[in-house]
Parts: sequence; structure tokens; C-alpha cells
Amino acid sequence: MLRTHTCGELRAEQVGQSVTLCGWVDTYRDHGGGLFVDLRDRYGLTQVVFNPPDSSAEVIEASKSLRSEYVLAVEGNVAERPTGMANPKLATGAIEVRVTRFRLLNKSLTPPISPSSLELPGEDLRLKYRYLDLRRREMQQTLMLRDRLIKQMRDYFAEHDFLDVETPVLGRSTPEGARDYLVPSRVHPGSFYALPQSPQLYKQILMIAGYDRYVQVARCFRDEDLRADRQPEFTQLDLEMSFVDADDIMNLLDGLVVRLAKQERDIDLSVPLPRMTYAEAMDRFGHDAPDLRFGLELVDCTDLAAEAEFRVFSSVANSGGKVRCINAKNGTKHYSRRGIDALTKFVGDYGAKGLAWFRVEEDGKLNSTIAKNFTAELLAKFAQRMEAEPGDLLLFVADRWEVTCKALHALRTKMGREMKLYDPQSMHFSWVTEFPMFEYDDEAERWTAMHHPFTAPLEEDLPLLDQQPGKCRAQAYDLVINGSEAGGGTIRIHDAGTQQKVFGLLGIDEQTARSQFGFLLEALQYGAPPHGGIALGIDRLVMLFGQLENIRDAIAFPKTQRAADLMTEAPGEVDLQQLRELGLRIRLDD
RNA sequence: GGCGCCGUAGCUCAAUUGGUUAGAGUACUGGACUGUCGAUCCAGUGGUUGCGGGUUCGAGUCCCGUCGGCGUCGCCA
Repeated sequence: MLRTHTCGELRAEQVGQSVTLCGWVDTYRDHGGGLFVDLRDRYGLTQVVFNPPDSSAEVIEASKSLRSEYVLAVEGNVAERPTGMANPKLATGAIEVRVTRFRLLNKSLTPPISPSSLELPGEDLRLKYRYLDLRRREMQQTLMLRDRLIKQMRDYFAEHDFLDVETPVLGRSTPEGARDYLVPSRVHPGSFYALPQSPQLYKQILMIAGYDRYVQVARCFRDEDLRADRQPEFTQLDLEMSFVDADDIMNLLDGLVVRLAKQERDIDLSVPLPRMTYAEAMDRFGHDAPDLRFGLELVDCTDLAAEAEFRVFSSVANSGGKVRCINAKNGTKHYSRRGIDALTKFVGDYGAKGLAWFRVEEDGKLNSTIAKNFTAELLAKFAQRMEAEPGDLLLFVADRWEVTCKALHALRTKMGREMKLYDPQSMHFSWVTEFPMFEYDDEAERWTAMHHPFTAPLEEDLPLLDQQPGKCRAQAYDLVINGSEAGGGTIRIHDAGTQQKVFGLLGIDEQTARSQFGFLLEALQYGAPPHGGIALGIDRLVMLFGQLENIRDAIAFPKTQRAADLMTEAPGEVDLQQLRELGLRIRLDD
């Protein structure tokens, strides 16, 4: 070993010991007669001192050439710092190492971004020089948080008899869902593997195989556009269980969440975690993953709007649309006329054609540029419905139900943050259940699976499969943290008949079903147990527990918005010989 | 694919309605300094203002295009 201790380890108890530390020069302070270095490794910082009398003149002279990020092994004596010289900011601040000898293990070029700098470098540079960025304390802490979360999960599920089984990365492309990443086959020219969007089918097969509790930390791939919380490759804690219902899965996960919240945030959660149906979530919040840390709930005013002379309201209300409202308590203080204009522009991004607003005056009356289009009686009804009080700001969106959901949810989220209606450090955990089985795709003019095609309907809704698929609810559950979908799962279909019926509804004809999922349909006929599972987005959990603004900060080597790795410059071109072996030719036209 | 923000010294940023030789902090180089911890003090080096075109007497600033980073809509079972 080149070292006896780490740079985060030494305390007053070690005073008098002779030690050797290895690390990087975080900062150095040259005083002419002597020199101080804060030596860094992933465990912390220790001040090492090149001063007489411990350091000889030769050692001090040699120390003058040290620069940022040089790699050292220093040998010296642990000493209590002189009176008044302790540094309370450092865990090792009571002591220092007085260097008797040191070895320069490696030099460094002047780093383009400095790990010790207080200024955050541009993100492109951080990604290009990721090895320097990862030396920063914040990144170290994030990766350690990530490690703790994953270790806790593995421990928890191991305690519950789960078996970690690996599943293939090279699989086959399936028609539903996100765009696949494809890998050409050399052995089968013209054929392609697909990288898994999730290990979904394999874990169901494992249940049929009798491995009744499966867990895996699985890498998943989806070739879709990136977002602040979305990467093309991401990591899931994936699990599946046999002989369980939705409550069993949620109860099991409750236990995990309690443990993680306690360990990482010292939050004492009571179980079961709150549960809300999809229908209620959409009614009250317009979203299937509502942030329950604050109110600003949506209120339906369609019936009142239908009576209004205001055409925007009445025409929407009388043609099947919805008029829904948020009451921003004391909102007039936060949003001036110009502020409201900005909110109007904001909801436009979500398809809302406008934002109708009323201020609640001191006398309790609603006032607005559009007030003249309403009778006093009707305004009073709105005020009563919205429990309006002086200073409140009422904001209405009148549109198709879907648009009112999207626009008002986005508005609610934005205003909750801007009006500081909750402590951004706080965390709230809940479940949303009973999702619809199907969504209607207007473009494709057919039903699509809301979760995936293997999701089991609620038993009581089974008859709806034939008559009203849109009303059929699924045995599905999403774990929601702070308005973010942290995970989701379902109970699966375990009989081939129901599975074929669902495929039929989704427009997956028998031949397609057989060619794409034939192995599953076949397997379901060999004693498939009832089963279900869930997957947690580990990157998002790291974001949430670490209060990170974007998913890249939760991942050691993330990709940019254009799905590139700035360090390795992936993706890259390949030479013609490789293409030839794969039977591929590049077309650069169109 | 659409919309928006950003790109100036190695790094983080500034530069008035379009107006002289594009500045500051930091880093770097040299010097001073025996207790600093964002050390301090003195001096110095460092610029194709992402790239290409246009408007103008004059462009870091305005316009068009393009490249890159970020956010967002669509997309993401």
C-alpha cells in the first residue's frame, strides 16, 4: 500500500503518529518559507504542511513546484494544529500532517476546470472533462448517495428472499412502446437485436419458471428525445413477484421507502403510504403524478361556465369541454398584470388558448377585464365555488379535458414553486393506482396500452374489456415522489386467453402476437402463476434524494441532449469493413 | 421536427442607443513573504467575441444560416 490513511480519516487521536497519505493537490498556499497543501481524495481533505523544522530545506524547495491536481504520496507526522489555527470547515481540521518526505506520483496539466473551484464550470466542459468534474465534492457525494441507495435496495430485497437474476441486453425488438436501440447481427445479416426498454418479458418468464421473487439493477434503453429527467440509457431497480396482488407489491415497497427516507433524510414515514386513484389525481391535480406537498387544487366549474355570457366559457362548456380553475391564495400579491400575462403565455405551451383570471377585491367581488361578460350573481357563484377571499387570484382554463389537465397541472407546478408553497427540501411519497388500461391514440385511431400490453385489468372491470375498453382500469400503481414518477408497476396477465384479448384490442393481430411474443403466450400455457412487479427509476431517486436539478448530475457518465458522450465522442463513425461484415450500407441522401 | 435561452481570455463573467486600443476576478508565468486555509502583495503573459455570410462609415452588440450546450412542446407502452 502506498498509503496508511485516507485524506478524510485523521483526527486528534492520531496526533504523534507517522502516516503516509496519497491524494491530489486541491489547493496550495505558498508562504515562501513554507507551503501548505490541501490534499484531496474521495474521503476528504487533509492539510499537509511543508514547513521547518519537520520538512528539510530540500523538501520545501521541492514542494515549490507543486501545482493543482498533482498526485502526491506524503509521509509525515500527524500534529495538532497551533492554537487558533484549527479549521472548523474541515473534518480533519484539528490536525495537519507535517511532511518529512514526499513523492510526486504524477503531474497534471493545468486543469481546464478546477475541482476545487467554487464556480460551476459550463456543462459542456464538465462532460468533456468528466474525470475532473467527478473529482468535485458534489459529484463525489452524489455518487456515494447513489451507491447507498442501491446497496439499501439490494439488502432490503435480499432480506425478503429475492433472487438477483441477470437478463440479456441483446434481445428482440417489440412493436409497442418507445423507439428501440438496434444492434445489427453479424451472424444474421439484415437482422437486429434491440436493447431492452426494460427486462419486462424476461422477468415474467422467470415467474413462470418458478423464481417467485426476482430483482435486478437493470440498465434500460429508449431511443427517445432527452429531458432534464430523461436519459437514453437509465437504470431501474426491477423486480417481480409471484402469488401477490397490487397491495402486496405496494406494501413491500412501502417498507423500502421508509428505510430510504430514514437513512438519507431522517424522515419518519408512516405506512401505508397515501394512495390515490388515477381518477382522483386527474380530478384534483390534472396529473397522474401530483406533487402533494402543496394545494392549489383544480376545481371544475364547467356547470357554472355553461351559464356565462362569456362565449369562451359557455361554448367550451356546452360542447363537451371543461372549464377548470385554480385559486391561488393571496395570488394577487405574487402576480401583477404582467405576471399574469406571463402565465397566459406559459399555459399556451400546453395547448391552452388562454387564461381567464379574476382578482378577488377587498369586498369579495371578482374583478377582471372580462368581468363585464358575467352577471354579478354568476360571479358570486364562482367565488363561492372557489372559496374566494380578498387577495386571491382565480385562474381558469377552458378547453378539452386533456388540455385543462396539462395546462393547469403545469401552471400549478410553476406557481407552487414560485409562490414558495412548500419547502423544496421536503419529500412526499405516495401511490397512484387504478390507471386506465388503454388510451386512445387519435392519430393511429386505435387503443394503446397505457402501461404495457401485459397489464392485468381490475377483476371487476373485466367485463368492460369488450364493451368499453376506455373505462377499463388496470391493476397498476405508480410510486410518486414530489410530483415525479419514481417508479411504476402492474399485476400481469397470467392466462393466455386474456392476454390474447388485450393484444386484439391493441390491434396486435394474432400473427404479430405470435411472432413478437409467441414465447410468452406459449409460456403462459405452462402453469404461469399470478404475478406482478414494479420498476423504480434509480437515476430519478438519486435526483430526488440528492435534490438535483437534472438527471445528468445523478449519472457518472451521462449523455447530452443530443444523446452524445462529450468525453468519448460517442456515437462515432465506424469503418467500412465493420459495416460490410454486418451487411450494412450507409445512405446519406434524405 | 417546433419554440425559447446561451456561446467573449484556460475558467467564471462584464462591455451604455451599434462607436476609440474588448475589461474584471481567477488560473497561469516570474518575484516577495515562517501559519495559511478562497493566503496576501508586486509584475507579466493570455482574445479569429463558436463558425459562415449579410446590413452599416463602423458589429461582441442588428439580420440570416450553421455548429454546440441547456430548457421545453411533440415524443417517452
